[in-house]
Amino acid sequence: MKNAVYIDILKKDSRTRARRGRLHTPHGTIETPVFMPVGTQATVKAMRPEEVKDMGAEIILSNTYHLYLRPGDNIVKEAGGLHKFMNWDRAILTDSGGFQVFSLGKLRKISEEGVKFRSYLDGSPHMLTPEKSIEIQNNLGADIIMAFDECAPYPADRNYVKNSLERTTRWLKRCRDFHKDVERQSLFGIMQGGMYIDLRKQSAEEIVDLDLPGYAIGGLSVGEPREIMYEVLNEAADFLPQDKPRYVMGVGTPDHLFQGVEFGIDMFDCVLPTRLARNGAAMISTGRINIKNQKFERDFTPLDHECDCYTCRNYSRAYLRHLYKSNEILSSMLLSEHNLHFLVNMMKNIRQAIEEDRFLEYKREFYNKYEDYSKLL
RNA sequence: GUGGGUGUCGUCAAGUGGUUAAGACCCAGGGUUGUGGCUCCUGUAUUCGAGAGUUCGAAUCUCUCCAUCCACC
Repeated sequence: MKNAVYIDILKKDSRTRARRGRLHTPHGTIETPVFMPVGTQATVKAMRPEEVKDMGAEIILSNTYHLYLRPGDNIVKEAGGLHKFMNWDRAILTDSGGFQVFSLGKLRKISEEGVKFRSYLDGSPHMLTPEKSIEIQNNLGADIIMAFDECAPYPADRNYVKNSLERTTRWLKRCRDFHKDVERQSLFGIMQGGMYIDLRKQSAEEIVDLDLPGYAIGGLSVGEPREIMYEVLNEAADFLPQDKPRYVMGVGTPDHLFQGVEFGIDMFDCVLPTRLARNGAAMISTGRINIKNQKFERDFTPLDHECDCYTCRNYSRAYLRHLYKSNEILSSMLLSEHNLHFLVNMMKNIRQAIEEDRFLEYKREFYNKYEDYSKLL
């Protein structure tokens, strides 16, 4: 029996744990390390699939929780699966709904069985269990499906985190037992353990034991200081197997991506680039800028001089500011395209740097230009 | 020219004698990390068309002027 998804490691950096690989899925090969754009509701907001494809994205993320509530996973299945429904023929990863359990806070109740919650759409009561999450994800048909986990908040006391992680392991076993067609979709396990290194180790040992096709590190970037996140990520990455893809969930600032790659992470996803775009912020090679600022009123130069994306090739900062201030839809489209391109391209450069064994040089080069992070060196 | 109305932040406006003049929009700045986000937070009138007066105290009352709107000549 062959797993739907597996990774080939092509090259390892000689001075760090950074690795360059190739992730094989039923919907194509993905060059790693990779940044995955997020398309929660079966669409990368403000983007047409062709545009996402053209900028070089090979895999996107979508969401169990949202698609279950609307339009309903049965409808997606009837449409012929998520790929066909949304006109995206490359790889897809679906999140399990575990994170929504965490982020929807007040509307939920967690038990051993699963999570009771109320729909954010109409208040109707629902129950998400490991089995239900997998059933939904089977209907959606993504290449990679995620375990139904519990993401502990920050800060959280040790006892809570330990109980939570152990329950996540028990839930993972139920996910694995329920998921049958492993040649069509691969189930990834998720490590928890909060900011406690020994609990991270415990969680890793428990889930690695199940020999799944891939593993994620969850529960990071939930409000903890940057240094703590780095420290936990640094240690946690080493607890995962070398020959399986490693995925850090929900991380998306350039420094986090560099740091993750350096620690041996292969996959990342984040809403940040598209959300920032819709709110008028752009990620560019010199740092982050707010296109709504008055100083761009008469700035007729492109967003980023070093960028060759569609937006930067054709439009000025002044025009983008005008679109944002005028509340025009094109503002979200153009800025989303740029921000996504920025991260996807950055990962492409990282991959090339690893191949040429100059990852650290590229990192330094990038940080030196990026004003927010250059001071970290 | 006559009669009447109106003049409070860039705009639309609350407020009709009592301490530091609502709110909305606009504007300015900031936030955003497995998306409940075309969103959220913060800031911006020592001043109420101008001047004088009444009063312990006025955006609120009186007078003059100015501006503007509506009727009628």
